[in-house]
Amino acid sequence: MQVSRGKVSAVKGKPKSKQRSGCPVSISLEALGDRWSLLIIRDMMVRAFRTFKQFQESDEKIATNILADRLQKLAAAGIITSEPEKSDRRKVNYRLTEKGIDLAPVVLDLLIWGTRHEETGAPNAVVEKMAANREEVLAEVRRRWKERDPVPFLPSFANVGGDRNSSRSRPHRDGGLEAPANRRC
Amino acid sequence: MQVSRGKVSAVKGKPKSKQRSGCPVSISLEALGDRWSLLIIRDMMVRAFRTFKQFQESDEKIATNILADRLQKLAAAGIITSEPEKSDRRKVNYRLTEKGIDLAPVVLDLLIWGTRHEETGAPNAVVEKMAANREEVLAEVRRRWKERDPVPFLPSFANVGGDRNSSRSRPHRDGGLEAPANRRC
DNA sequence: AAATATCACTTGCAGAATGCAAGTGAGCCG
DNA sequence: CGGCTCACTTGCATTCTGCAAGTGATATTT
Repeated sequence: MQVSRGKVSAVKGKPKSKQRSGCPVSISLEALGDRWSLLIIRDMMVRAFRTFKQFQESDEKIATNILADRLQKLAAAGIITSEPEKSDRRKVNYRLTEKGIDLAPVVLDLLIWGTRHEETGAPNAVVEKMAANREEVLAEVRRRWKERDPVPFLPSFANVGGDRNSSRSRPHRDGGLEAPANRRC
Repeated sequence: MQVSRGKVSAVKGKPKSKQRSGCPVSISLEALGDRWSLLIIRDMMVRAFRTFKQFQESDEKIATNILADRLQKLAAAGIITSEPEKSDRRKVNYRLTEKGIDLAPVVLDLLIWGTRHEETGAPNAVVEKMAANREEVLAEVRRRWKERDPVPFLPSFANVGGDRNSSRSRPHRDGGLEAPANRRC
């Protein structure tokens, strides 16, 4: 599971915590209930990130030791896999498993909730269209995962300085792909 | 927001962390990304818990200082409210706000994901029916919230010792209410 | 080939968060 | 009044987090 690259992390992170209860919500949160795991999954899911460096340079600036720890935990939980890139053996490719891509509804609902109830960098109109076309959006995310589409599904929304929740979207590529909920598929 | 009951908690918990990014998923996780917040919300949402003592005795056995801290943070985030019970002024009633009940899809997604991909105490058949009738389930949860229905929507599923994911459900009350997805409403 | 750069991590350390057990004080109850 | 319940708070040890600075293997450049 872990590419032999010497050394062993000192970060203990989440220990093999003996389940606190059998409740599925609780068990899910044992794997995902922290500040970073779902953000990594978001990056893999909608931004098509694959490598350590990409996650590291993501908008939230996760510390590298925590990132290494979370990637290992997610792999141990069967949510992602890691394998060395053939063309450049310094690189490691991380990919969501089926179990991992099944978290798409969770990420989407957090996206919708955050946009509706907080000041964010995401345009309301775009997100509301996604909410209205939930099933199509989820199908499209899954299709891209299955086909290993390297093109991001959504732009960054980091947008810390600019207008919040503005209704005009800023397409990050001229392909109309950032508002997939528009399309009839 | 906080009932004047003297003293101030020593737990620092999550500080007013300057937003790491404008991404709605990230902002949502700033409020919810920990081991306990969503469990408290689950208890309020599907188990109709109202008081500190109920949360404290919940299956996962949260420490009381952490519980007090999370309740205060959730109130500060506008996800719950707290007000003293009129009939017994020792008690405090916690309730989800509209913003809080809007987290129902997230909790439901975690319930479904956990049940599908982990060994849990929840019966697959019941959860799959809920997944198939998502909108009805969400509507029912919201209706109960609006009407302040004090009857739990689902039983505990803690079930640490027993069979995991068994398909026979154990109704926790003889009302057929634990599988609302069956009903045509 | 040697020097330099890139990539995926580790390490060390300070400060923050967590968990546990033991209070504390206001409010009800007999 | 005395004892009890409820919603917390306190102290302390342990664990986790974040930052800055490595490290070692593999490209890439000169």
